[in-house]
Amino acid sequence: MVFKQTKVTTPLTTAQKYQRIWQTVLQIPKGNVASYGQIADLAGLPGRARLVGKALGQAPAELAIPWYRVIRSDRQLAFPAGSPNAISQHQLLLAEGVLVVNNRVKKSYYWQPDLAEIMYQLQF
DNA sequence: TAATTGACCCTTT
DNA sequence: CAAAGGGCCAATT
Repeated sequence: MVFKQTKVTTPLTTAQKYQRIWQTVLQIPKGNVASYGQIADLAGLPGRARLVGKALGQAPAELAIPWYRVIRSDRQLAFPAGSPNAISQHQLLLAEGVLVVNNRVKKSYYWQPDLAEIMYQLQF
């Protein structure tokens, strides 16, 4: 069987990847958290968890990206416990009902996006 | 140009 | 449950 290539794909620029990541993080519902890898996957960048951290660090404040809803896959906040960043992240999460104990949260807080909904929202 | 450094992840011990 | 090892790749040195 011969397959016809109907579309040429040009590699995404770093800016485009960041855009996808920011847009995806914006979808995390209040009161939920998502892991870096989960965001990377949803953004169409499988295996690029580290890039998500990089993108969040670069995110313009005016975009109001809920960076604090992104944590590690092992349920811990990415910042060292007790660090200024970890403390503010803790506060922001607590403000929306996400309990943080010993720098970690319960598994049940992880966002479980609806497939149809996320595909509609993220037109990649 | 090459090496190092991350707001990480997954599998295996 | 914790630690180790290998992956990833953009940005920085």
